[in-house]
Amino acid sequence: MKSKNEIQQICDILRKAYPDVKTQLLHRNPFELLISTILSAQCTDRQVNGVTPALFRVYPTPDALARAPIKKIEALIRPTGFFHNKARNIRACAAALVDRYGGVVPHGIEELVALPGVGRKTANVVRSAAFGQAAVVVDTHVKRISRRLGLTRHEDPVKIEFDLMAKVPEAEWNDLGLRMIYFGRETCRARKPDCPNCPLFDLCDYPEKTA
DNA sequence: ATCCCGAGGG
DNA sequence: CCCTCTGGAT
Repeated sequence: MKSKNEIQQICDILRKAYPDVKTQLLHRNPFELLISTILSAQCTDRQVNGVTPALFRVYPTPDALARAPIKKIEALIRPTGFFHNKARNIRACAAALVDRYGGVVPHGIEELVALPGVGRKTANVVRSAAFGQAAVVVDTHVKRISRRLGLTRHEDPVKIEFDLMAKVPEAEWNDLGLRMIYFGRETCRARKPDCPNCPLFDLCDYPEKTA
């Protein structure tokens, strides 16, 4: 396991590598961030960024999206994959925003997770990136990295989330998950981790790491 | 040809 | 727990 000092070093190195992860997201309004986060499941940023400008031009508000024909939504988001599920989910999500919250994205984890298409990962991205709340985002990148680094032994994402909150200083929570996601895509990849170029190599417990 | 890996549903 | 949904990367 990791000492307090090692954990702080990990946070510092990740901050240096990904200084502005959140500012890229903060300029978006919460509705757009929520919908684009739902769309980002299982696909690259490029795929999502390719469809969201047109999507939000045509359907700029929860009310507009809630009334959209499902086929129109599907046509707009097709390149992101799983487009049947995602189209149904984002429309139902928009409708729930209108019905339950007057078209305003709620701040609470319980309210967010209760929205169609929104799980804990998406909810925590919105909480941390749109509302600046202290939340640790845990997706499979974070899970994999946390286990490789030796920050947790858990497998369950919720246990990992609480484990990280217990070990990492609260000031770091908000950016940690987002930074790990970028780090996980570029360096600490699932299939072929780029250990030779990894800034965390010396702090990592991953047994199969390659020099 | 197989893996990626979020959310919902069985 | 298990499976399914899609396009892209490898």
